[in-house]
Amino acid sequence: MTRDGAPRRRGRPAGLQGGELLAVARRAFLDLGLAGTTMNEVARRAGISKASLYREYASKDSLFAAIVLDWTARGRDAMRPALDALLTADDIVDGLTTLTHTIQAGVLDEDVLRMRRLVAAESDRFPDVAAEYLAGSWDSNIAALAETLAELDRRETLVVDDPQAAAEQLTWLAVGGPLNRQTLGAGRVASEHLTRTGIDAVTTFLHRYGAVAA
Amino acid sequence: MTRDGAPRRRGRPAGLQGGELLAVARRAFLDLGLAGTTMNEVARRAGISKASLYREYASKDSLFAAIVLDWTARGRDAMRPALDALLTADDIVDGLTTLTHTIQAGVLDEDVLRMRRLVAAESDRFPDVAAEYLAGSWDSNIAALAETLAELDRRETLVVDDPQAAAEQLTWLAVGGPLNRQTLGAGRVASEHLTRTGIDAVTTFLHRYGAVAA
DNA sequence: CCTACCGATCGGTAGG
DNA sequence: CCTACCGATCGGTAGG
Repeated sequence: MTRDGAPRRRGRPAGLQGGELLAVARRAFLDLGLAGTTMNEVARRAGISKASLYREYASKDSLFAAIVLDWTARGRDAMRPALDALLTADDIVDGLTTLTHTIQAGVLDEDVLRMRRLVAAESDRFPDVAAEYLAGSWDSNIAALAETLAELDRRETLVVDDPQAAAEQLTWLAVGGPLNRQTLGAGRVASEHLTRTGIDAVTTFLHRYGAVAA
Repeated sequence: MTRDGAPRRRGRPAGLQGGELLAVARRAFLDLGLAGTTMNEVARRAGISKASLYREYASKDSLFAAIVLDWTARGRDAMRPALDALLTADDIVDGLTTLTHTIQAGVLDEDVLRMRRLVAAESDRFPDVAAEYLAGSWDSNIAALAETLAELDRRETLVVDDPQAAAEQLTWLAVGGPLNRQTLGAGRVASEHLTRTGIDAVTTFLHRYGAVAA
């Protein structure tokens, strides 16, 4: 072992590779933005040379694309446990309220918002990346919610004629306002207001789709 | 007159100033983004020298801030005519449906979306500009809608216990999904789907806030 | 008011 | 000899 915990000089290089390199680069992009992140900085954080970084990713653009696509793949089925919980909830009001809080937490997470802003800002230059992000982060999760609402319709817990539309309505009732505020740089919405927004979303949702009066 | 319609060489400079300069610069930022817009390009489009441009705006950042604040001021009372129309509408369903379409058109306009993306992407570096944008473009318009809903409650056309919450709900039911898609670079949402979303928004809204069954 | 130019910094690549 | 890696520096361009 060299001094100061510096890497050994034998065998495999001590710098980060593969998934670890991607994680470090993601952190840099989230912290510093696309323009603010230099390949030098990514290489520095990963403990490798710029030449090594360029051997893994041919350009800064391809690194950015890889980061977003990796992120999207990880978040694709994020709502699944919460949807299973909704199907086994004793009370539909409680179940939906818990679900809205889960959706809020997922959408309004600080890193989720930063990644979303990056993708949106660069959607002109990276249309395919943005499309994949939209499909993986939003479309697939809302479709899964729609399927769950359809099942609750079959059980006659809810009356949902158009599950896709209902899923979008619940989603936007729960997160539209807070997402807009945080997207535009306002600080985190107070958790009491978030809770209140979630309850209000469920109330309105059940006025339309509830099998019994809410 | 010089050849090719080039500016005269006498009297006031032929280049743009003040509001016209701001409009030209705004167009550049909307077309090319913040990083993509150079001060050389702005000067070129305005027909002035870079030195003249820097005499009006001390930095690229201050030019950006001026553009966003000017834009925000122009859009502050954008919804007023539509809200007045709602108050004089014969039928509340028709009135609200028309309003949702107006909100959609205002929010989903291509330039509005580009400006929004610029502000969101730069909200870390320009927190005050982003806050002013949020206040002028969203808060003031939603507050005006809330006031209108409160008036409709007094008339017993609607039953609105919390006008602010109701205004947010109607807004996000109408534009949440389409705004999300377009923000993330998907093409314009089909107008039939937009219409359908607006009608669906009003239906859900009236299930909760309608004085009579919708 | 403009041309010319600067100090700084970037993404990307060379030699060893 | 090869693979993996690094110090140094390139061409080109940004704001000012």
